[in-house]
Amino acid sequence: MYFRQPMPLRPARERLLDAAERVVAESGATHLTLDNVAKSAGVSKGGLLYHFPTKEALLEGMLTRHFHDVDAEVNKRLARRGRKTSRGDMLRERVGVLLEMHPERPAFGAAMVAAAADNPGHMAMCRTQYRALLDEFARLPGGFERAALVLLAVQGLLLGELLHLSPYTHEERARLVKALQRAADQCGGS
Amino acid sequence: MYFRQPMPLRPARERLLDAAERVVAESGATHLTLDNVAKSAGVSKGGLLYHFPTKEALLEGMLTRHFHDVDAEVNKRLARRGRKTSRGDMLRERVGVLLEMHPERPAFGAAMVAAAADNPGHMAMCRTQYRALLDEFARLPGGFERAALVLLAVQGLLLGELLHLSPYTHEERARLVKALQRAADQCGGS
DNA sequence: GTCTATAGTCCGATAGAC
DNA sequence: GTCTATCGGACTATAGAC
Repeated sequence: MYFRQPMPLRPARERLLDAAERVVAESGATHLTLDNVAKSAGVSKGGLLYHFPTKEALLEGMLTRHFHDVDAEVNKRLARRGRKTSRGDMLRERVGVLLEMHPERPAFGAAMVAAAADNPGHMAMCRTQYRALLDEFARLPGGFERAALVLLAVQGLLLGELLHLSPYTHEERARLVKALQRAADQCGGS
Repeated sequence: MYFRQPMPLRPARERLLDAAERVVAESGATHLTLDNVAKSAGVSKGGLLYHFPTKEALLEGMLTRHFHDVDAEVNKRLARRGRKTSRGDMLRERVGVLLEMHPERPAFGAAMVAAAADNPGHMAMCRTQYRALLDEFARLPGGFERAALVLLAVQGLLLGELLHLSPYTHEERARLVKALQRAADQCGGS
């Protein structure tokens, strides 16, 4: 136990998924190739194919980790607050997670862009997840439209950044994030 | 003159651009290949390469036509109304064009998804265009945030549909479009 | 202006050494 | 569990007939 090698900072599988997101965010979904991912992760192609035997498996791994990470972070924030969580809390924290993760992890969300580019069939899983949230938040006092519009704007900001379409300065982005969080709160209180 | 062949319904160049958008929207940006576009347009690969000598040229053609079509449609609607056009009219009509074009032309906007997937460098042109609109609409009575949030939600709906991420029914979409058009109007009137 | 044929490159995936 | 080497196929692009 004492002289065991230090763990690699991040397991190879995670490093590969990080690299895949990075390639998509920096170079575009067309350049998500096994060679590029392996190179970007500092792993050989054979090493990649041990963890993800096909490109499909890599894409599924990206999507699965994305949704898992979002849910885990939302739940972490909800738990941290203690008390029983209302529907309004759930919307507020989720909006917060989606908007705050991107700056510190610029490739956040790249899994969906990559999946949509490679095989639209994969997006059924995303739509289902999205729909469940929508049905939940539609029951807030603000109703369906208010919640849906907030989610649409959050999605617009995120996808815009992933596609290098976003023209906002850091200051403007911060203002928009605050405005969206306020709007999310108002969905709960009317 | 009398027995001349009927014009093809649409010139080959337009058919090729239509086909390119269709491929991206239906199969994903990864499948935007010269072969697929030529096949989908009913043209040979050599025919495609006469109009667009490289894939880059095809992508630029897609982007150029997209922005031209949007501006042309906005200006057509503004002109139809006669009177001098205010900034508020411009926002309202643009939101209307972006939201109403998609249902009747499902691949509308695919040019941007394709460009972002293939070469993020192309997106500088899109950001510039976006920024110019933003600066214009920020001067509305509602201010920067109101206008930006409306544009973000519009973008979220459009990109969501292009990426097959949108879980909304036709009825729900219609409600959201109406709500967004109302919100756009309120940017002008405060 | 549109076609076929093909050159040269890059892709996903397999096989097998270590 | 990670590596190298390599196959067959798909890709972009060129050359040249019609």
